[in-house]
Amino acid sequence: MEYNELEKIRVEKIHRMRAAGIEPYPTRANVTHTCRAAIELFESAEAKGDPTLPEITLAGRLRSIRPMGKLIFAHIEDGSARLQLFLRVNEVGENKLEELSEYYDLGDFIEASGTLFRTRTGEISLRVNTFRMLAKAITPLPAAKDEIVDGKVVRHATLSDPETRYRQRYADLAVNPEVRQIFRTRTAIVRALQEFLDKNDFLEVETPILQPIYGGAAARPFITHHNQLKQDLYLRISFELYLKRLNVGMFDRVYEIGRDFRNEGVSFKHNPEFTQLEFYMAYADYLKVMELTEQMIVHVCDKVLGARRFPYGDHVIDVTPPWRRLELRQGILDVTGIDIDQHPTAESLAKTMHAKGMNFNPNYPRGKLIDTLLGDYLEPTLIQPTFLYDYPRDISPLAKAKPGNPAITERFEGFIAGMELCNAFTELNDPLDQEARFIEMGNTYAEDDEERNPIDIDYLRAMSYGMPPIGGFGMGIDRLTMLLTNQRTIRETILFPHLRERDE
RNA sequence: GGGCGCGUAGCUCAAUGGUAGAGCAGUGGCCUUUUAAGCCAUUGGUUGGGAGUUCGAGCCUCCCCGCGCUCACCA
Repeated sequence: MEYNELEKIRVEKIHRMRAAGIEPYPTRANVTHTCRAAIELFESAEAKGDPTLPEITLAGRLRSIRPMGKLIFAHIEDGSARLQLFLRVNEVGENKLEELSEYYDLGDFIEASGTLFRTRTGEISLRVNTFRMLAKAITPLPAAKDEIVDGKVVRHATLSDPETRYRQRYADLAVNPEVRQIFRTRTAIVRALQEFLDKNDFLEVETPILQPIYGGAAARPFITHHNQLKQDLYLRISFELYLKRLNVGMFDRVYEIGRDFRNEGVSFKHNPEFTQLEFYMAYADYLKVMELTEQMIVHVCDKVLGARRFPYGDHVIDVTPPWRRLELRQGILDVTGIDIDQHPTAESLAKTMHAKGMNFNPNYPRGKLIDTLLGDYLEPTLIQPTFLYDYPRDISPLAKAKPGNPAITERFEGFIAGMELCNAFTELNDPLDQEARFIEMGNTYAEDDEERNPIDIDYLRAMSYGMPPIGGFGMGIDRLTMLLTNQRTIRETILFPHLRERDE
C-alpha cells in the first residue's frame, strides 16, 4: 500500500502507540450494549425515575472529536446508532486524556466505559471512566464533518462521487447511513418474498449456476471452463429450465432467489449479474399467477414499507389490487394507433411503422418489432402497476399458446413506473410443441448469434416424462428494490456493482 | 460501440489563457457542557495520464484512462 501524507501520520501513530505499550489492534472487545440499546436503557430508566445506572461499555467508530481543554466531547457510531462521549479529566485522568489527542483520529474504532447521563443541552451521553483503542484507522473516512440537527445527522461535504462510492462501497456505507438503509430494505424485501412464498407452500431450492447448456432467456452468456472435466460451462442466464424439471419431479411449487449472469450492456437498469426471483406453480395458469403477483407485491410493501403507496421519482405508485390489466395488442393500439393483428407479417408491420416515422431495426422478425413498439411507446406510459398480457408466440418460446389462437401465448409482464418488473406465463408443457419451438427459434437466429440458445435435449426429456400445467414467474429483485427505495439506477441497489477495471 | 458532459488537496468545491485557492479534515498551540464548538498559527497539489498550440495551459487542440447521462443493444 502506498500511503499519502495524512495516512503516514497515522501509521506513525501506530508505531508510537506500540512503543508506548499500547496495542492499536487488541484481539478482543468487551461490549455490553449497542449504542441504540444504551439510549433505550437510559430512556427507560429515566421514565421510571430510576437514578441508578450501571456502568456500561460501548464500542464504535469515532465520528467526531471536540476537544475543549480538559474536557472532550466526541461521538461514536456503531451499526445501531450514534452516541456522545463525555470525557473529562476528572474521570479519565490527565494522562489518558492526552492519549486521546496524541493517538486517536476520526474513524478509529474505540471502546469506552462509563455511565449514561444527559448533558446540559439534553443529549444522552456516556460519562467516560476509561476508553481504549480497538482498531486504528489509517485512511481518513471520506466525510468532512457531521452536524446533529434535531437529533438527525447532517453531513457536510460527504462522499458523493459515484465512482468512488461504488468502487469503495465500504467507505460509502461507513459514512452514508441512507445507503446502508437501502441495503437493509433490500434484505427485508427478499425476506418478505420468501415469507410470502413459503406461506403459499412453495419450496425454496437451489439449481446449478454453472450449466453445460444455458437457456430460459434470450441473452448472451458468460463462458467458463472446468479444467479437470475439460468442459466449457456457462453461467446461467435464468433458472427456468431447471426449476420446471423439479415440477416434473413432483415438487409442485418451487422458487429460487439467486444470481443470473448476462453478458450484455451495462446501464441504469442492467448489471452483468443481477438477482432474480423465479417461481413455478403446478396446476396454475398465468391468470392465477397474476393474482398471486399482486398479493405478493402487496405483502412486500406492507412488510417493508408499511404502505401500499410509495413515491417513485415524480410519481406516487399505488400497488393496491387489482392492477390494471391491458391486452398487449390493445395497449399498442392505444399509444401508436397500430393494430398488430392487422399485420400478421414482419413486412407489413415494418411498413406501417416506417410510415409513422418510427425508428426500428428493419431486420427484426415480427415479434421483435412488436417488442420495439412495446418498449419504445407503451412501456414509458405504464406508471401505475399494469399487467400487459398475451404476447406474440415468436418472442415467447417457452410459453403456451392461447387456446384457439396459436400466434398468441398466455404470457404477461408487469410494469411499474415505466419499467418492466416481472415476466410470467402459462408454461409450455407439450414436449412435441416445445421441440418444434426450439427448432423454430434456432432457425430465426443466425448460426453465430450468441442469443441463439442451444437445444436442451435433457429438458425435452424431462418434459417427455410428463410435465403438469404450470404457471411460471420471474422478477428482478434489484429493480423491485429500485422501486421501493426510490432509486434511479440499479447500481444503488447492488452492493458492489460492476465497474470497468481500473489501473491502480 | 456512438453522441454529450465531467475528472483540481483526504472530502466538498472555487479559480477571463497570466503567482493554483476556500471550508472541513490534518499538524502545533489556547480552552472543564460542546455539537459543522471557537480562537491563533501552519502543512498539504505531477489540476486523471500523455502529446501539442502559446512568451505563458487547470482553462485551447489531439490521443488515452475512468465515471455520469443518453442512444444503440438488452424477452
